[in-house]
Amino acid sequence: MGATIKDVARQAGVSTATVSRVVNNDHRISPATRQRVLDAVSLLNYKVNTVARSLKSKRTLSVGLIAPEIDNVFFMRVARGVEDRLGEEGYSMIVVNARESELREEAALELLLEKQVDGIIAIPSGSRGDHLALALQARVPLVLVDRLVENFTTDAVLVDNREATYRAITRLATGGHRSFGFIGGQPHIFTARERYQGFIQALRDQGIPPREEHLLFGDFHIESGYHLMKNLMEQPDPPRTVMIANYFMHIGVIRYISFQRGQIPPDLYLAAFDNMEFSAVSSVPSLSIAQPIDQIGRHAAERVLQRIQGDNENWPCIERLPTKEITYNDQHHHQP
Amino acid sequence: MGATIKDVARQAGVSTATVSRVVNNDHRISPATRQRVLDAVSLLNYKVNTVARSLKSKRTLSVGLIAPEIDNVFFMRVARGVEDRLGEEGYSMIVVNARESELREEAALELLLEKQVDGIIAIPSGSRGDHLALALQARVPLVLVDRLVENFTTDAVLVDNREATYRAITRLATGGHRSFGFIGGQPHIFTARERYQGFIQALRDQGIPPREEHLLFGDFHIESGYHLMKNLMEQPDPPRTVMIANYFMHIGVIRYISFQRGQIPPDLYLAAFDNMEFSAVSSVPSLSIAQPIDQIGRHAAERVLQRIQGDNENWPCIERLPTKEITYNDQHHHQP
DNA sequence: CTGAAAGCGCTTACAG
DNA sequence: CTGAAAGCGCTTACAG
Repeated sequence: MGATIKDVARQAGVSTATVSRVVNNDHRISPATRQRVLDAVSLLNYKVNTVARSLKSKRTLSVGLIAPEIDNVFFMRVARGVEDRLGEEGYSMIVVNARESELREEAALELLLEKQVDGIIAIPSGSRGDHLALALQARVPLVLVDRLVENFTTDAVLVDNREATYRAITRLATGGHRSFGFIGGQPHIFTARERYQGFIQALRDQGIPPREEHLLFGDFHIESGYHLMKNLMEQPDPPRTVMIANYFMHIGVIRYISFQRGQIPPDLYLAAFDNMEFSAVSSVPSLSIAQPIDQIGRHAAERVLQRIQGDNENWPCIERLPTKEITYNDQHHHQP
Repeated sequence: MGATIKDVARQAGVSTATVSRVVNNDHRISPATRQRVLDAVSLLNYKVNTVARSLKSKRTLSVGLIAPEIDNVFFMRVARGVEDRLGEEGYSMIVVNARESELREEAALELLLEKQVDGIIAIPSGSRGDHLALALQARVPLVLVDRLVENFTTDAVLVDNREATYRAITRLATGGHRSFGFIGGQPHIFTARERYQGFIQALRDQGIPPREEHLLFGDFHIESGYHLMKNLMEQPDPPRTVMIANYFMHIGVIRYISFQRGQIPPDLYLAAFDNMEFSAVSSVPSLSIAQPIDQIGRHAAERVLQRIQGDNENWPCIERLPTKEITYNDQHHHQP
């Protein structure tokens, strides 16, 4: 079906080398020849076969993106930033879902390496990274996003979860908040751990003793947020300020509040990691720690492109992007 | 760096043909030879180069996915379904963001064709489809998702927006609802049009005259939902039942309600297209029309795989998947 | 400025 | 059961 470079060469009465040069914008080609080739190209509706090109050139202009979940706001914003930046340089993005499994993550890595991707960006599924070394062995640059892993180091782009949480809690404490609860994730998850550490440290430094029964840990999903909030609010002396360590648990909390309106302390205040569409919806005053998600994606792409270019300066580079605190205190402020 | 089939052949003392056969699980290979090859493979850590393989075999085992927006829950769920099903058959997915532009959509299509993808799945960005014919000309199967386009027909997987809306509104009307408002999208968008038609037709058939000032149209984004709901609710005689034509406008509506609680008619009822994480949050009783989004993605993948297999039976096949109505009336029911 | 030719790493019909 | 060889569609040093 598709015309090949040979067909174009025949049609234009030149060699395939010449056609290749025209297609690749080689300068030293006479205008006349160039035009004849171009005519043949459009006559035959020729499109370059990048598979053949890649075999020769050893570059596929494609980058793999591995994530623990792909139907997830955080992930898709990262993906968007990645695709944006890659697209600007003519690269495309192959997305693989590791479904929270290190095993599948490894399989994904192998698949991508067989596909000869020029680079890989991964949001790690687990806390270990031994298997990720595969990429580097194959000399394919690998950039981590959102989480760091044990036993393996490479470039990474993320935020300082600990510091961001620390700052937010400190700010609230100095602003008069004294009774804190925490709805967190499992400690084997990197971000869950960092956020908890920041929280606890802030309380310590502010001289506020954490109360055991106010520190609850779930699984970063909606239901978990709902139930832990229920647990907190049904205690005889519930915390007045609740820090929620991720967006999905935050949704669960908002859900709980929207149903229990009557039984909620009137001075309840929420602080939550991540700022998404729904962070503004809660009718309870709140503070969100916003990650620059698009930027995380773009920076990761930038980094992988740099390494693909062969620039290995200051590898491994762990880049921590700044977060922002967004407050929803006055209802008239967050009308769109 | 990477060992090639030649290296393996040399190491094992066989021809490259034999190595290829072992790697591809050709049956007629003696166990002894097979073992020697396998040993060489693992010794050299050999991985097949699929670029070379594809050049020979004319198949890349990859499918392109083009969408008007990739940081969007609906899209990502489709993508998830697609990736799931493709993965089962050893195919991978290249994602391209058309950013709501037909021009970029066409560029994306060309890019994917140059990459020699075996098939393409697209959520169209615009209402016209002339440029999509490119794929079919190149004999690459193309499956549409969510929307149909003008001037171009091919396989598609979507829901019956008109019918689903019609049924929901009819059900509410026969249940006693009499005062309907509508928050819709622009009529040039396929889904916006179908949903509006279903709504109007249902009112007609129920003998409820639609009131002009209760029919508002926005742009399918959050802010738009907020403002149109504000407009409706500030009218002297606001509608008691509001149908919202997409999820993002629904979020805007929920936001408005959560801030204006006092000024909302106590008998307000919402009906909305799509059922997502937040559909359950509203404290107003509501009905969601749920699309089987994962299934849409899986079916689209299934269809494109079928066409890749060369099975062209009953092309073009427009598959309309069933929707479900989900009601959130009793607060105790939607506790997770 | 242009072409002949080698070669990228595989697969596969053909022959034995 | 195994190998020699052609060829997939390009690019690119080399020569002119």
